[in-house]
Amino acid sequence: MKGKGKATSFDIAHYAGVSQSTVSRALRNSPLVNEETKRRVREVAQQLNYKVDKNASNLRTQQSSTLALLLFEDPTGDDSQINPFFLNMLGSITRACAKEGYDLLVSFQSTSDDWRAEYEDSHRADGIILLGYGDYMDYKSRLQRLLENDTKFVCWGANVDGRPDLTVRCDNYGGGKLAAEHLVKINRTNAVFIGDASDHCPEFFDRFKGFKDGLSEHGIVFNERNIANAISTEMSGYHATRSLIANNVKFNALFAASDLIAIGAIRALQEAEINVPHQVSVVGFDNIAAASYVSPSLTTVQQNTTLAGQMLVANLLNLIHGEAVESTLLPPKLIVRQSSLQKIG
Amino acid sequence: MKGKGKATSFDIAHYAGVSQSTVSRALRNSPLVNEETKRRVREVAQQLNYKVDKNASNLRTQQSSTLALLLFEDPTGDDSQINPFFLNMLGSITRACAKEGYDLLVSFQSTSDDWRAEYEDSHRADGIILLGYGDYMDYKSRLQRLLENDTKFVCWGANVDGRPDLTVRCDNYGGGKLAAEHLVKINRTNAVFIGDASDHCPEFFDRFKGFKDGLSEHGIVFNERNIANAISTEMSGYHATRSLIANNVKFNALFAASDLIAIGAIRALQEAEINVPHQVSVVGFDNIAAASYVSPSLTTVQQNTTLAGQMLVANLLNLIHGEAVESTLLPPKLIVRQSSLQKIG
DNA sequence: CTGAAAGCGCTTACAG
DNA sequence: CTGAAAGCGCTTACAG
Repeated sequence: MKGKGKATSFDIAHYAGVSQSTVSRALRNSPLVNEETKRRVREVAQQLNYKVDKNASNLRTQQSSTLALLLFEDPTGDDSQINPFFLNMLGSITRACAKEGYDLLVSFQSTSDDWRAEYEDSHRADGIILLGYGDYMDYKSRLQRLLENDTKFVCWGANVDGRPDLTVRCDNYGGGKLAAEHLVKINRTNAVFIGDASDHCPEFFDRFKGFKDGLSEHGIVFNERNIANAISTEMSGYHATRSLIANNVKFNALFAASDLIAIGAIRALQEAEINVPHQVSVVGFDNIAAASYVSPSLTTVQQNTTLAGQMLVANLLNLIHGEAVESTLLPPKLIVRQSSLQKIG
Repeated sequence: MKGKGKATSFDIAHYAGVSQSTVSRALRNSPLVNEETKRRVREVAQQLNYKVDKNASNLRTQQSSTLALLLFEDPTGDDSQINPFFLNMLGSITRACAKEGYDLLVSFQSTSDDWRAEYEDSHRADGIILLGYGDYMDYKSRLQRLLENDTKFVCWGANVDGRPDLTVRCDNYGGGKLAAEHLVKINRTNAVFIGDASDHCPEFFDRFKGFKDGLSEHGIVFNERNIANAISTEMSGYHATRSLIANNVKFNALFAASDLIAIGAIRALQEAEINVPHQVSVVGFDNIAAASYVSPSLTTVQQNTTLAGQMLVANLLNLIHGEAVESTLLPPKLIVRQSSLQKIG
């Protein structure tokens, strides 16, 4: 049935009694080929377990049918603990690629590395999807370089200067507002913010700005001193909250820039015997799986990772095919759970 | 500096004043090439931002420098909620591949699909890593088929009949024993098991058997009726535990086949106002990130995903290179947290 | 140490 | 509708 090496289109041609060119056409479903011929070719191909050699066809057509996913990690992160939010994104991107008939090459890169790998990937893939966390300032210059090299890419979250069409992101500002409005509604407005409210982390900054504006629309002024810096880990959220408590800051609401931070914050509050939600209402951001597991379960602003993955892939493919791509903003959604519950009134 | 299309080895040859063959040799660091010539070639290559075309070199050498990762998912699972344990594995496999200079192609596949995709992947990659959850019985025949096709692959967890060298797994039996010994030590031996104790899920079954034997070595007989079936989700663990409570089963210890199950179990217990750990000690399996976030934090048997990823990749590469591969069993490790605490005595 | 040439397995004008 | 032929960009015997 099958020789030592893999079957080639010449083998199929031989058994089907046609030329190799016809085999190639038949398998690509060219309208030029007679239906009956196609049928015969396909049958033989299946019997010989033949599959088109991707390297050969890619070389010939000068494309790869492959997208690359580059995950930038914060170098401080533990080796095996990747932010679950990005892992979810990875899942949905993988699915979206498969649906479009593209392979997905995955690589991780520390933000401190030189950016050689991106460039290499640009030769193996038709385009790149960038998922980054960590400091945006490090990140920014590399985006610029990718642009100069005319590489096709789309970014999650981060803005590419002058090219908003290359970004897919959640409406972080709007999400921050949702959080604020929720807290206003349950009458918890003496709030603190845990996260990074600076240019170094534009996503967190937008969440913060939306939050602040959301409060101010209801006449509540956010006290800028009520910010504690944190990166997106449980540990960091824990320590930031502890320091707030240690500094004797008083508050009845806590908005965390991410769920991981919020989960760490709840731990710090509970350790200090501050009851959540009775004394402090906590709202996170992302809606990772753990948000519903922790106790009290976490009220949070959901980012739709399934849709995000689809949009990232769709936009990148449009870009590759030279079609117009628009800036994509995904709507966030408030998920109310127990960490913010309070009887109204 | 750079023309429209990408630079080829002929361009480098032109600028470096050597033949294209020499460029190829120099870039592959062949000992045949003069050091000075190498230096010059490399310099030009870098200036032109040249990278070897993978499709061409793979086609020529008849290999791909690519491994494929196939994630089998239980079709019941929610679209975007992949078991975090496997996501961690994915992370470590990606890193291990990168370290060995291999690319990683990732694909997901529902266990209910026909297995066409595996086979296709076998044409694009030098080998396949299989990560599966869901029902092993569905899974088994496909492994057999891969074997028949002489595909190079390694499996996480699942046994390949007659080829133990193709499996990398955690010592699930030993892990179950660790759980039992811990509960014996804290004097909590009236235990229930939540998970699937059947051939359909050999990993869970091994955990169960180790657990049972661990108890019996201390003269404690596990009551076989104290098993509640569950698949590896929080929901399933929750429902299984609820039914146990509803059936009025009395117990002071609970061993869950996975952390997700354990987390669901804790929720069910807390809902029924059964205190963890004071009335029931809970032990999970995996040590996913959430295990340390939930409250009480979860005592669990850790699987070393970093090592697992490395071994999976290392074994697969050995297999591809025709070297001897041994069956690999990774040692589990007990992580004691608050869900099982009890004053001894 | 270096170069000229063959060939990996396809796709696609070109010619019928 | 079909076939013969060129060529994608490499790697590697072969010859010097």
